[in-house]
Amino acid sequence: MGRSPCCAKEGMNRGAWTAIEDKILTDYIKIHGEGKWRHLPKRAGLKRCGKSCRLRWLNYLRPDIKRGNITHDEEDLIIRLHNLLGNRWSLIAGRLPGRTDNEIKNYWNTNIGKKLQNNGNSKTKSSPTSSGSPPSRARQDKDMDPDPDLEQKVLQKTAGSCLVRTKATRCTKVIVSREIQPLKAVPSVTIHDEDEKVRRDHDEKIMEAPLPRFMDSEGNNLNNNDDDEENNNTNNELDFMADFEMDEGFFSDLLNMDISEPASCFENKVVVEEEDNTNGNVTTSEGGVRQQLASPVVSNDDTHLNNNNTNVSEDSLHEAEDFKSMSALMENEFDWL
DNA sequence: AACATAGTCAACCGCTGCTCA
DNA sequence: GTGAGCAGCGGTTGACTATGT
Repeated sequence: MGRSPCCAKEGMNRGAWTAIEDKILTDYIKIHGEGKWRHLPKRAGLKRCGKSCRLRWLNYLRPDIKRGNITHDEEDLIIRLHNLLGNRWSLIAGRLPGRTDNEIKNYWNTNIGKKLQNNGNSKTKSSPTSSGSPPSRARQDKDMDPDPDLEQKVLQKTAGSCLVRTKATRCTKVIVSREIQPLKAVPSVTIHDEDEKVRRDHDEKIMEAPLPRFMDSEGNNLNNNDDDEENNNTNNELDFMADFEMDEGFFSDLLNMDISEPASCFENKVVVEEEDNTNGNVTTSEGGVRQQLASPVVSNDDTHLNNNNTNVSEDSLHEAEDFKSMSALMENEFDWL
């Protein structure tokens, strides 16, 4: 397409994939799994470069790809995530199950971004249709303009934007305790932008941190991962939200949540510590990132996060401080998720 | 009907960062 | 410490399609 091929080899197919190529690739990956993209074409008998195979699989052939239009809720989430993450399409896609980074990127560029641009122009121009340019197409009206208030939504959600730059991780598994109980208010801490590098480090650390682990009232780890299952079969796992089914209903509920008090999202016995799977012991993670997210053992125990308790240990105070950082993040950004 | 224009989206490119020897 | 190999990411392109004139 106008550029020199990335894998400049004679006889390589380029451009649109054929059904046969799709089938070969799909069959190969079903048998051998993903990865080793460079060697895949040769082994599968495809005249494509590895990159192309990877892209085709990830963006089109993967079985969990979600087809169809972006829903209102997904759009809303995209806007929020973009506000938070910027053009980190893979990150955004990681939080929209079934959607690919390419799809979201295209959607943003052709819909949301454009509308934002138009909104900017509309402040200085009159109606665009009056300028002689053709009106929007019918398909566009049907498919890409599901929310007439989108511009306003975008503007509202991008107000006070604070980008977090991170690496992409899928975030679809969270376990929540059965008994959500109130937590003491955590003082807010503002993240300042004086030093971009420091802020980036901070942001990356937070985003790279593991998802919180949740405990039930007996203190059992409720995280639903394979290791836990293997090592704790007697643990009565909660199916409740074991897997986030991020369908429209989920998004509706999520986005309609009252998140005016973000700290409340960490209410209850939220224990974010790493469990030693070999012996079942819980060990606190080392390193700033994890600690910021994970260190504090937030429980109903008054020894934690009780700033009025003069007997609070130094460690507890430190933990509380760490948790404040998370709280600050949540206060600033929790509305996106 | 034919042409022009604009929108969509799959695919490509080049760069970055990670891993490993 | 460093360089090669590789995977992944974001920006960009262009073929295709829908719509307006």
